[in-house]
Amino acid sequence: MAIRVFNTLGRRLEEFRTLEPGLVKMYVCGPTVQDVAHLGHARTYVAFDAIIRFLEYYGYKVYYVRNITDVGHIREDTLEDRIVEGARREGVQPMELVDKYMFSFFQDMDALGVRRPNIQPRASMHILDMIEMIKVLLEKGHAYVVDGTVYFDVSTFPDYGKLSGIKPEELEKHRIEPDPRKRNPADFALWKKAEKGYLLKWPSPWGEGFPGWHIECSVMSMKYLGEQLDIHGGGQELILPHHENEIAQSEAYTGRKPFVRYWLHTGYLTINGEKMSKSLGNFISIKDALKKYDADSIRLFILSAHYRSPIDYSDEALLQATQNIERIRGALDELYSLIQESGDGGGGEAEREVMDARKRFVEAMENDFNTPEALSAIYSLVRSANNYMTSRSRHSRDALKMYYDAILELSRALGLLQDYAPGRYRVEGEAGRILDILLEVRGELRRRGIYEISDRIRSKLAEIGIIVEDTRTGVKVRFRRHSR
RNA sequence: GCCCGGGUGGCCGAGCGGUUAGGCGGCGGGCUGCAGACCCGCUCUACAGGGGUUCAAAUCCCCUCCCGGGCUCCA
Repeated sequence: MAIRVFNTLGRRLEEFRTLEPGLVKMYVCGPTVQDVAHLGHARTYVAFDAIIRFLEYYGYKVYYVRNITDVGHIREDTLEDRIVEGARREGVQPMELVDKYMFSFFQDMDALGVRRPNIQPRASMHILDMIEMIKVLLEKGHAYVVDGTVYFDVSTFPDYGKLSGIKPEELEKHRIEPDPRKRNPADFALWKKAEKGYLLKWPSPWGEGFPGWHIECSVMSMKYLGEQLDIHGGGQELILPHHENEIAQSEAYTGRKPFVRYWLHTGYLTINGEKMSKSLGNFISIKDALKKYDADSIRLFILSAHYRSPIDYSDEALLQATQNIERIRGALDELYSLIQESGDGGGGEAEREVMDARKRFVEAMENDFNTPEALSAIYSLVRSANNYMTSRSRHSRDALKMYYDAILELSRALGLLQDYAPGRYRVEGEAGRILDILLEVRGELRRRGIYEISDRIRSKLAEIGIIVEDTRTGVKVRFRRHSR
């Protein structure tokens, strides 16, 4: 079997084959660092993170580049760079704003357990490369200059529209009046002339200005990955115009097709059924979400839907994800403590169940990274393990270990439970020692049958988010992160 | 207006021509001092509506309705 991926280019499932055996060259469009990252970013980057982790689990080496857009992303309505706009909003220098939100983004990605890219190139550090590429496009007749601004000439690229399915003439419908000096309404800026006093600008053969938005991704992906890439990803909203334009300028520049073998796009995230936007007041940052739910809950929520499907963020959905991740953790905890006191014996049933689950997991992921299906393989393993533990009085260490290892292995192949460490509970410092004393006293009360007081301790602790459970292998403590 | 996606049982969410998805919830039972966790069983006559193709359709075709998105900044 092999991996099959849904390629936006052609809109069909294709067998995944890399340019170089064993190596995946991958580029995902990063954020424009103008503000704090939101759940939409989380959705896209976590989804791609699971894909990357699975590819690595599958045996590929993945060379991953994700850019930082810190210049050139212009609003078509106000014709203003979003970085400049944000800088004015906060009363700081543009590059001050960029630093602030770029590092904030890095923090968020780390907090979500997203594997760091091999390179995170910044647009502003590649201006010279962009100028070189634009020069070549002009030489080859694919671009023209109008008063200090350079446009890509779409009419010289017959393939224009192959990704999004749009025809250049369909782009004639505009809500915003295009520059009348453009030859074709679909033509897009490679370089833009800067007005006097503009903060983000660089010298160029066409005068002072700044790059268009799309050119950065062509330049940076080709610089670090070569003229052809295996995977290029991003959110669905980038298909047109961003990725369409990237294809046009890249293939016109190199003369090689395809620029990208597989285009992958993630679906949207809505909040309680509505599109997330600042104007609707339902904008949720990654930092805010992490205050309420832990990273594994958020990741499980995202992976519970296929990466191309739309997902809706709601407290109910996150609560369900939290329950599910706790179910997996609970089984691991239980397995771990039983392993310590179990005897010899073969794997038995466990061996076959683990093999089955692993097979189902891999097949699900091979099928366009079907994470919901892959998760169900993990759940069935959890159920089998729990069943094994509750249905008999003696356990084989081998069987327990097989379950334990497989559950953790498959979870981590999706990036789940990266920080998981078995153990009853861990509370740092004095609070932890006080909790120990409290639980010891409670245990003694229970032994003496003074349940009224032992139960009161339990319910009081529950009120502050410490869940105490009495299991066959001892007292178990869980913590409830989310506020109710 | 044009172009993409979608509409699956109480909820979330796979499946995309014939075999149980899975999870959550609910009900019953087991375990437990109780609770929780966990296990077992059950539950829900599922596939937006209407036509058609087929031996067979949630899955393919046509029409209609509804939702989201792109053509404008967005992951």
